[in-house]
Amino acid sequence: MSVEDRKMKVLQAIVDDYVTTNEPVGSKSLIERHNFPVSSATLRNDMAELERMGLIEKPHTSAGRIPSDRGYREYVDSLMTVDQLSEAEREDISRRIDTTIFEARDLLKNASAALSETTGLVSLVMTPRLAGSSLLQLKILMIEPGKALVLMVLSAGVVKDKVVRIPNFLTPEQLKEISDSVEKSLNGKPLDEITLVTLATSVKETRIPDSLLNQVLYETYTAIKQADKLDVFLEGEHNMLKLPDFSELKRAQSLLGTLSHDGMVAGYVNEIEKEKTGGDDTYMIRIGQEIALEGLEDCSFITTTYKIGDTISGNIGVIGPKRMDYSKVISQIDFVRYKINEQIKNING
Amino acid sequence: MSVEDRKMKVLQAIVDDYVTTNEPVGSKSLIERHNFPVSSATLRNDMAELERMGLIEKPHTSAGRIPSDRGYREYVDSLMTVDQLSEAEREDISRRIDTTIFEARDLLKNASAALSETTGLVSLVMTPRLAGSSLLQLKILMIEPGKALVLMVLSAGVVKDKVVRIPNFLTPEQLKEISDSVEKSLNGKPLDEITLVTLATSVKETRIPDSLLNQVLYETYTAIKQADKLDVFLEGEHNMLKLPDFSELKRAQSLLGTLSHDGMVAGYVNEIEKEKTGGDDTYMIRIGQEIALEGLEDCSFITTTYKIGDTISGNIGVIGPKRMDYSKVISQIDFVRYKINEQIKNING
DNA sequence: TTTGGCACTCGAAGTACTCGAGTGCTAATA
DNA sequence: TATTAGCACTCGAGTACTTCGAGTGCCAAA
Repeated sequence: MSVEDRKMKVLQAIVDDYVTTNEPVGSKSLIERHNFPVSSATLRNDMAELERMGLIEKPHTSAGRIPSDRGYREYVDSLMTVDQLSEAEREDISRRIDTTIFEARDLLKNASAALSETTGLVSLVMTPRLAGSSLLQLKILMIEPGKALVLMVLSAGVVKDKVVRIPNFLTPEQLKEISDSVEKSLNGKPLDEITLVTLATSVKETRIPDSLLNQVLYETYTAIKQADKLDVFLEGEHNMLKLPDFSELKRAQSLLGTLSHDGMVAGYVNEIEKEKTGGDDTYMIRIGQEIALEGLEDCSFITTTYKIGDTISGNIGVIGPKRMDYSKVISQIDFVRYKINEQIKNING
Repeated sequence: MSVEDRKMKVLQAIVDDYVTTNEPVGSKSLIERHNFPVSSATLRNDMAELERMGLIEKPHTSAGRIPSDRGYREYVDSLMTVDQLSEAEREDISRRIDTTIFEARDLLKNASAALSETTGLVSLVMTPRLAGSSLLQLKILMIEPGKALVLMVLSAGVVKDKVVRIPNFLTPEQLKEISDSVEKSLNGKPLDEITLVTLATSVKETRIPDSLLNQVLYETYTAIKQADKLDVFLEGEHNMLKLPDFSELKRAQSLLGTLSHDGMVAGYVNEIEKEKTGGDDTYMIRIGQEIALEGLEDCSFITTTYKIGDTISGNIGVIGPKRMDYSKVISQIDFVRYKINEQIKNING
C-alpha cells in the first residue's frame, strides 16, 4: 500500500470513526480500532499531512482530528461505498409506507414521514415541478353564485384545483362557455407557456361581456399559475435535537428557525437541483459551508429525484448533520425513492 | 383591603412577576416592585399561607415562590384582566394576515403563521369540523380511464375533493349517471349520516352492472368520509427553543417530539373542546398537568372557536409555557380569530 | 395582625487543581 | 526515505472547594 493510499485510508477511517463516536479521532484510537500495519507515530505524520491538505482539522491543540468540509467531500466523492440495505431494513421502510394512498400529495407526505423515521433525520420531500407539464383538462365549475372551482388535469394524471371568486351574476351557462373555450385552446399546452394573453385570445369568440370575462380569466390564470407552486414536506425536525451535534441550544435554535421556513428550504433545494449535472438517479450532496442557509453550516443535504411519468419529477432527500452516515442514508433515500416511483406507477395504472 | 384580598393580590403579583422575569419571586422583590402597604414579613406570612393553599410553591428552600398549576388556574379564572390590544398591535397582526387568500385552508394556515409570529409561541389552528355539515353538491368527474375526481361542496361553500380509482372501462356517461343519482339522493344530507347503505340505495335505479357500481360507490364513500378529516396547523415550534423554560435539552426534545405528532395534538384539542361548556367565544385553557400529553407538563393550551357560517366551526389557539402572559395571548388570539371570521365572511359574500 | 430581627439554607458562580488523551518534534532505525 | 520510540507540552473536562446573597421561617414585641 502506497503512502498516498494509506493517507486516504486514514481519512476514511477518521470519517468513519468520527461519524459513529462524535469524538475527535486521535492517532492512538485509530490504531486500536482499525488494523493499520504501522505505528501511531506514522499515522500522526499522515494526519499532519492531511491537515496541511485541508481535509481534516483540530478543534483545539490537544484533541484529535475531525474531518473538514473538504474532508467530507473527498470521502463522499471518492472513498465511501454505498451498500445495499439489508432485507430487514427494507422491510422496515416498506412497512412504514402506506400503499393504500392514491393521491400523489398524500403519498409524498407519507413517504417523507417514513424517510425521517428510518433515518432519524429531517426528511425533505418536494412536490413535483409541474411548470413544464401540460394542461390536459381544464374545467371551471360553478359552486355557488360568485364562487367557482378551477379544476386542472395535468400530464401524468396530476390533478390540481383552486376555488376562485367570479362575478356574482355570471350564470352556469356562461361559465361553461368560458370554460369550454379556454380548455379547447389551452389543451396540451405546457403550464409555463400559458399567459393572460393566451387566455384572453382563447375566449375571443364568446359573447360574454368583457367586464365579466376579465375577472374569470384573471382568476383562472392565477389558478393555473398556482398549480405549479412547489410545496415541501419537512418531517422530523425534532430528530435534530437528539443529535449531540445540536446539543448547544443556540445551534438548535438557529437550525430549527431556518427549517421552519419551508419556502426557503424548498427554494434552495430547487436551486441546487438545477445545477445538477448527472442523471436523475444521481445524488446532490451539499456539505456544511457549501449550504447557503443560515444555521445549516453544520448540516448536509442529500437529495435526489423521483419521477411521475416520463417528464415530471420532484425531489426527495434528507437534511442531517455533516457528521452522518452518508452511505447508509443514501441507500435509505434510494429505497424510499424506489417505493415512491413504484407506487406512482401503480396509481397511474 | 382585607387579608384575603391581599393574599390574592400577592398571588397575582407573583404570577405577573414570574411571568416576566422567569425567576422565583421573593417577598423582598415583591415589595420593591409593587407597592404593598405592608412589610416583607407580612408578605412572607401571606406567601406561607398561599403555599399551604397549594397555589404557589418553592423550587427549593432558599428560593422565592413560583405559581403552582392551581395558582395559575386561580389567576386565569379570577385574577387576570384581559385588555384590548393597542392599535399598533392590531396593526401588526393585520399586516401579517394576507387578505387576498380565497381558500379556507390557505387562510387558516396563514392565520396560524401570523398567530405564532405575534405571540412568539406555537400556534394551533384546526380545520373546521365538517362532520355535521351537509353535502350540497357531489360530482364524480372522469379524469382519465380508471381515475376520477369526487368533488363535494358542503355547507357554507366549503369545497373538498379526492382523486379515486374507478374501473378502467367505466364510461364517462356511466359515471355521470352514477354521480347524478348519488348527488340527487344525498343532497342536503349531513356528512355523518351518510353510509355505504345510503349510497347503495341511491343508485338502485341505474342500469349499471353492480360489479362496476360497487367500486365507485366504495371510493365515493371513502372520499366523503375523508372530507371531514381534521387537519391541524402547528406553527412556530422553534419558538419554544427560545424560551428559558425549555433551555433544558431534554424538555425541549420531549416537547417537540410530541408536537411533531400533529394528529395527537389535534385529537387532544378536539377532545377538550367537546367538554367545553361556555359559548363559542369563550376560551378553553389547560394548564400544566391538566394536559394529558407527554412533554407538555410545563405548557398551557389556550384555544377558542372560529366560525364558518352558522354551523361550521374550528379551533384556533396557542401552546406556550405555563409561564406565559395569558392576558396578552388571549387578546392576540381573539384578534386573529376576529380577522379569520371577518375574512371568511368576506369570502362567502 | 403586623413588624423588625436573626439564624439558617442552598443554588449559582468563581477558583484552583488534577487527569489524560492527544500532539509535534527529535533522533535512532530499517 | 519512511518509520518508529520517546518525550515534553497542551488544554479541555471533570472535580472539589469556597464565597456570596437572595430568600426563608420563626419569635417576640408593637
